[in-house]
Amino acid sequence: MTTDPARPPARRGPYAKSRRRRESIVAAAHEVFAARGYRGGSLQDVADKVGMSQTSLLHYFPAKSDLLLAVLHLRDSITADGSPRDLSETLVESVMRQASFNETVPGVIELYTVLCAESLTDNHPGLDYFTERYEALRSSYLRAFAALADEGRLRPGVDPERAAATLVALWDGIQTQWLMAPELVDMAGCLRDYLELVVLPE
Amino acid sequence: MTTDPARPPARRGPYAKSRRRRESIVAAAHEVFAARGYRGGSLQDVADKVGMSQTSLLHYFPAKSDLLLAVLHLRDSITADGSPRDLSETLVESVMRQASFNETVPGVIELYTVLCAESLTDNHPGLDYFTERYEALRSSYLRAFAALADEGRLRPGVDPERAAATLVALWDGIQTQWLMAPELVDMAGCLRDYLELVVLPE
DNA sequence: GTCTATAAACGGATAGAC
DNA sequence: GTCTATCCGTTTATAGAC
Repeated sequence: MTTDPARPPARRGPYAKSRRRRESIVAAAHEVFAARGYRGGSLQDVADKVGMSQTSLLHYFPAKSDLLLAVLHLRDSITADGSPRDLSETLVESVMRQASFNETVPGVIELYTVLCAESLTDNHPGLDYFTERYEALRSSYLRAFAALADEGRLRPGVDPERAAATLVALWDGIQTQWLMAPELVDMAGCLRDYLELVVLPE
Repeated sequence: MTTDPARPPARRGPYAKSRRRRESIVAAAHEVFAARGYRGGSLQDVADKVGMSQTSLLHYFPAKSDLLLAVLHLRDSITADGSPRDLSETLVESVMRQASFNETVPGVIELYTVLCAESLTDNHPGLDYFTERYEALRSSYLRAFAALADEGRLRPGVDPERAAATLVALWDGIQTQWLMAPELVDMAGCLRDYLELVVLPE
């Protein structure tokens, strides 16, 4: 493969090495923000972990808030939000699979729990992300519960909208308790119990 | 009432004025920590709000962490934790009353949600408080559900221990959603729905 | 792209005058 | 009890050499 000598080289995207560098920075920031939060974690902490200077880090992410957003969007691609793997997977199966998976990935639950609440504080760069995420989650589960209701498989009296908010709330809340006392709290069990209470067997 | 002139005046406790000063500091810190978190809120913020210098503030609370603990324990005395007002009040009534009350007190829900998650980060002075609080809440609701089970008023198949953790989790989680979108989330409705699903009518 | 140097601001906490 | 002055560490971010 040769380069046309008559014109200057076409603008190239970032080199592979640079992309890997960015990824390692985001991974380090994921660890730091999960352990100390956004305000409590410093760029120096991230730089130390990835083995570069704090100023070099700012070459990749011009501001600390850019790094936060990169971490949050990386999290999305890791967890894929519990959306059904295929059309045959039921709501219960998909929730249980996602919950069990998250438990195995170090730091994801910490990151989510810590940053979500922190985003409620003044001028936090993560607020929009979490607000939109909640709306998306609620509407996704609303659709799932509404579909079950159509099949007559939602327990009578259960409101699909409130059930969606409840499922999301329960999931978040049980993660917090699990982080404080992993041996005392059965995350998957609580989620399954609730879903089996609300969704009637086929 | 006279003072014995033969001995020096007995050591007196803090003056009433000093006690009120402490209370106003704690109230200001409550606002600051609710709005910015513990790490994000500074002693200067609190001092400004109460109208004194940052160093004078440290005369009352030798360290920032002491101020945090004072705020957390003040919160307990405000909310009284949803424990039954009297023996005739049912679990459902007590939860609903507490949830509705919290909604009316500015900042309590913010404070709790923000500090609870933040306490999961490294070396946070609030972790013990929240860990103990969760254990107390779970065991309190466990007793309530167990008592209902004895009366045959717990839905068959419901495990009292998991139901206790679930109630606490749901409550926390729905507060987070409510803080992000108060008009979209019905806190009291979700709590009532869950309890009516689990507790059979008398 | 990576670094050193440094700016510019802010943090909690201490010493000591009044 | 309240203050000013100050210590000393840390923060994000910029400038510019290499």
